[in-house]
Amino acid sequence: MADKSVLEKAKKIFENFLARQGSRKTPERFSVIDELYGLPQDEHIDVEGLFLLMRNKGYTISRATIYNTLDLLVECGLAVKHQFKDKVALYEQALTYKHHDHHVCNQCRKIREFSDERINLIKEAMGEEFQSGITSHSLVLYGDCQIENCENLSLL
Amino acid sequence: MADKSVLEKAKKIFENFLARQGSRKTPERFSVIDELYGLPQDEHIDVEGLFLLMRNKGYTISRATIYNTLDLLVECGLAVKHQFKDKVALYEQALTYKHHDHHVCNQCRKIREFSDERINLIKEAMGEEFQSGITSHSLVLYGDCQIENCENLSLL
DNA sequence: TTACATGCAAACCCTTTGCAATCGT
DNA sequence: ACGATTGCAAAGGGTTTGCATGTAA
Repeated sequence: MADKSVLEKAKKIFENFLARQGSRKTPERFSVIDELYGLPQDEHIDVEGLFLLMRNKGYTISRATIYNTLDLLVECGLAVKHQFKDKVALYEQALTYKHHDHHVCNQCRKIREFSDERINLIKEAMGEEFQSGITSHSLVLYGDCQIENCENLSLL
Repeated sequence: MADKSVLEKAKKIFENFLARQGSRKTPERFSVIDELYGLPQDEHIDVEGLFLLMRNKGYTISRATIYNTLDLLVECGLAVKHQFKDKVALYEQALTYKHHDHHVCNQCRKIREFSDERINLIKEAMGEEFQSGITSHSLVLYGDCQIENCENLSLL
């Protein structure tokens, strides 16, 4: 879970972002940021998960609003959206985000993060080769992890 | 478009694969391989595209059969399935496939292929770190390409 | 006050599934 | 002939959209 100052900082950024484009500061929008940043820093959650989590906590919020808000958070850099091989999109907080990539277990779907500088060398080289301003990338390694009972778990 | 011997080889592999698991050699299955391998070697096509292409050529084939057959082709290594940021899955022939990764333009969605050995170093390092047998990976670079009128094209 | 945001449910889109008809073997 | 495969259309599942209601400014 992100410490308090991170959450506060995120809210500030969000406020500025909303103000800049003349969007409203609704309680729903801030509740989403509260809950996303209330998760462990490296947790990946999908819309349905966030919806259930929030409903269970007593919020009255709709899926549609969560979708909308997450889009906004991605837009202003406060959330990152991932699409692994599964059909649901997963989100994670992005404020204290150091770019990292992911390893996903073929069986249990457990997600682990890593960071390897060499990806940047590839991006530089290809940006040049393709005369393209590379804006982002997605790197996912799939493998069979060694976790006990891996094949019987479904951690996603 | 793959040269004739490649197509023949692919069909042989497919025949053996089907025989090995006691599946039938239906004309539909072979028509899918014909058409997939009739495309330029690096072309990415989705199910709907293949369906329309084949219908226009006079085949009577259903989407369901195309989905089924592509699954089989992926299973026996004759096709590769890609899921970029878009929601449709794209397929390409895989017989003459040297593993490569992709650059996708943020605007025009044009796909270009590249190969950079450094990805293997990353896979080795992470396989060790995570005690995981890495079986595959997906690397996609997103950028703004310099193609004339890029923003007005929709090449996907 | 008034336009934007919300909640709900219906619509969407790609993919999967169920089933009767067909066709390899 | 038998059972796998096909085509079709309906169902599924995640996401998006339309619209009446609510609400920030």
